[in-house]
Amino acid sequence: MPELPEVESTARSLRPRLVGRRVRSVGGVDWPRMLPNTAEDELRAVLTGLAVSTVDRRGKYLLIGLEHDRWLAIHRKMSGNLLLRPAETAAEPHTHLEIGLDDGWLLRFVDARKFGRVYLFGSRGELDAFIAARLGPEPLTDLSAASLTTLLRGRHGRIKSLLLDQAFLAGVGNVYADEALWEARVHPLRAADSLSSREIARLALAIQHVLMLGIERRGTSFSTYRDADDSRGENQDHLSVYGREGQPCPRCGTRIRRIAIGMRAAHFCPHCQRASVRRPATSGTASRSGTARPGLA
DNA sequence: CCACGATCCTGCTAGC
DNA sequence: TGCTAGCAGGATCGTG
Repeated sequence: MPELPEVESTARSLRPRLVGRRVRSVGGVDWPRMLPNTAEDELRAVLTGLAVSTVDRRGKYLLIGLEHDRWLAIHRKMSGNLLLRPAETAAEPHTHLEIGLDDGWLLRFVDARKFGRVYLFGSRGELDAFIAARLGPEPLTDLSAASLTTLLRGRHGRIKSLLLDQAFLAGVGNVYADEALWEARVHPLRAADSLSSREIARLALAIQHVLMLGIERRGTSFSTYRDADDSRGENQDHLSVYGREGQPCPRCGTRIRRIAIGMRAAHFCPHCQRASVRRPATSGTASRSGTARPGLA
């Protein structure tokens, strides 16, 4: 999916186009499960006639605030896109929601894989409770070596898996986790609480750095990700390890390796990112440390 | 509380 | 060329 930089880019491009616009119509819902806490009828009844007051982001959620303290929280998950289109434009395949605006444009939610979700909240308080229940701190504003040290304390799991846990830290996904670990020279299988203070400091900075670069480049676009105006980002042309298995590490030239961690792929440089310590073996025998499993493909 | 595997969906592609 | 197994940027839930 879109990770923090992609959602931030979308929020920035939508903000000037949405704020001040009034909702004229709501429709096109063909997949009820995408509205976990509401339904098309309620969405229409609540939103129609309201003007958009804010467009923001928290973690990977896009937040749209409207008059009367109504809020939409949109998560695109793996394949969702938010597109702004003239109302007369034919709906693209996999359109699951259309919000018509008073300037003749439509905000469309298009999502081939149907993992994306749209939530409706009746107050900022409800939204905040929802967010608080599932998201950790914002990496760009609330992360430092000190706070990361505290967060990692007592966490025995793999650092890569922890970075993907949104309750631990909001907004980092598979691409930026791999990129940050590479920049910080930390092996993805390292036990989170085994990092030295020096490594923690590097990692905190690296997370912020790769996310900021991602935003500057308006996101990483692979096959499906598009911005609201259908444009692609350019960060995919600047990745150091993600998706670069077998290609040289930009820092030392060693071939990038790809392994499986849980059900996700992890890319790293075996020279720059040393495995060293691994977690204490779980009960069984199964996985050994260092020499990781064969990898996915 | 914590760590981890299974699961939800469809499209694309590598490999046979 | 045609089929299909496997993989995709996410997060939740159940289990141990």
